[in-house]
Amino acid sequence: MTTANDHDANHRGARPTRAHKAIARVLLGQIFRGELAAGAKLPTERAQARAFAANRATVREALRYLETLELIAVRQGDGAYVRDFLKSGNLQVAKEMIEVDMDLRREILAALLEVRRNYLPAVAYAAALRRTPAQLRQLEKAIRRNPETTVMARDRRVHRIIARSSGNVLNILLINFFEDFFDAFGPVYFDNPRHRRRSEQFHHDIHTAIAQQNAGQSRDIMHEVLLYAENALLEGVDEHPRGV
Amino acid sequence: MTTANDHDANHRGARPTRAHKAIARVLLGQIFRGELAAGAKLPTERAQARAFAANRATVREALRYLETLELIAVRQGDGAYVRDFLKSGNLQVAKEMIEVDMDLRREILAALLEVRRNYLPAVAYAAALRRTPAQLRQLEKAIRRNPETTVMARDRRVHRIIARSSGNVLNILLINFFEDFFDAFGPVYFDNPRHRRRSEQFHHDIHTAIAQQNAGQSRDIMHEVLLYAENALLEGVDEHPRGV
DNA sequence: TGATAAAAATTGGTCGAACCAATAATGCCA
DNA sequence: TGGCATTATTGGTTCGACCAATTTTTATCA
Repeated sequence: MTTANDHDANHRGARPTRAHKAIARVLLGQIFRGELAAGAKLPTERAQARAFAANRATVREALRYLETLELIAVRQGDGAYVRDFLKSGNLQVAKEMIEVDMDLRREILAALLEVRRNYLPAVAYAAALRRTPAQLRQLEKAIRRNPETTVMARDRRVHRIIARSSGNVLNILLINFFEDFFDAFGPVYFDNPRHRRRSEQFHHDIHTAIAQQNAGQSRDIMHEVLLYAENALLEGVDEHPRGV
Repeated sequence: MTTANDHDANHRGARPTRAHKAIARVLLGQIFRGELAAGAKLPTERAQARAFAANRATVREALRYLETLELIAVRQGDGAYVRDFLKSGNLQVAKEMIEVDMDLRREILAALLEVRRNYLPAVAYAAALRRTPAQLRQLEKAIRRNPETTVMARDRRVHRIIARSSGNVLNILLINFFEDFFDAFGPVYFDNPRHRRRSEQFHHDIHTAIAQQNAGQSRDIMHEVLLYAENALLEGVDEHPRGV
């Protein structure tokens, strides 16, 4: 795809994304910025192929993606319509929002951290009650100081094991979602030795609580560390408004 | 697409889905059942096109979908590999699990209800603190008894307004996710007049608490009704194990 | 005139074959 | 044996055509 819309792909390293991905990005931007309002009808696939100087099959792959995000509704013989993404979009769109519009970066990060703080304590609570002996051993192993692994890697693993221990599949899928952001924002946080120490403290404490199956304490420990990280990260992002 | 794999599309009304959707469904089933284990390499697109008696472009649209769910990783020049969906899958896969394997229906419903119960109270808490006067008026209007609307429709709207009032975009997107299940399981619940009354009670109570900006009470009211609905629904599903 | 049905135009869905681009496998040479 | 150019494999994209559902237009008749 070589088109006049290339300037829309102004994101990060901006490796020459696959064409269908690039097209999707342009459409996402138009939707998020309201240029394509809810209810609006997209141009025909043929017209879009012309506009993007791409093949119809390529355009279709992009549309398929928007459809998966539940941002558009496609009807054979009719056309594709923009949906109200605040009424139908799925979680994945939050990720796209950040990629497409860096200005939303801080807002979404703040929203994400709040969700984490509100939710993960309940997961820790359930994990303390339901964890199996095997899962406890996994946790022990995961928090062990080890020159081979970084604190960040261990932290990631701890959260995952806790989610698994909660015995709820959705918790695991939710963690997957969080981890995508973790990759982007984690390094900022774990660069600071003070935060690394705080994490190791957390690992120790939550392990103890889960070992004793002390659900209330697990919940509180989780809540505390998330609150700490939330404050730290929001300050950190303000200092580096454009990230790494 | 006319293929020997048609029997894999043994779900619900089984309307002759679009071909790429049907292919995706087959692959999803193989992944969920472990026939395609994590790390396994999918056949080449050309081979799959042959196997499904479909065109390669059609297969590609299916693969694009699995890629969006983060269930496979595709590399040009190499191939497509199955990822561990418990480590990478996004929330959307929960929906697919239900569609593909009805046996998971109850398990996922239970997981979903637990997430709701653990999470929405915090949303109600934030909503009570942050709601604007306009949002309060919307809530008032939404809970008004009205022969034109069903209790279920009103309930849906109440939850959405609360999520919006919380001032967190992710809460809204999370509600979108819940609502997809709402369509499937809501009718079972709201068929019961007792449950309908319970909902109207909830609407009244939560409105009062949010009007007074009593966050703690909002949280508790929300928690109570979710607990009630959770028990009711899990019983209801056991009675109608295959749904409507 | 107006409702209704048939026909045409529009648009997404699928197909086939070809070529480009990135990766992996092969084999040659130093 | 190790490194590197060559070849084969595989996903990415393109072109052009036809199928299928929907909408719009036209024709028809009561």
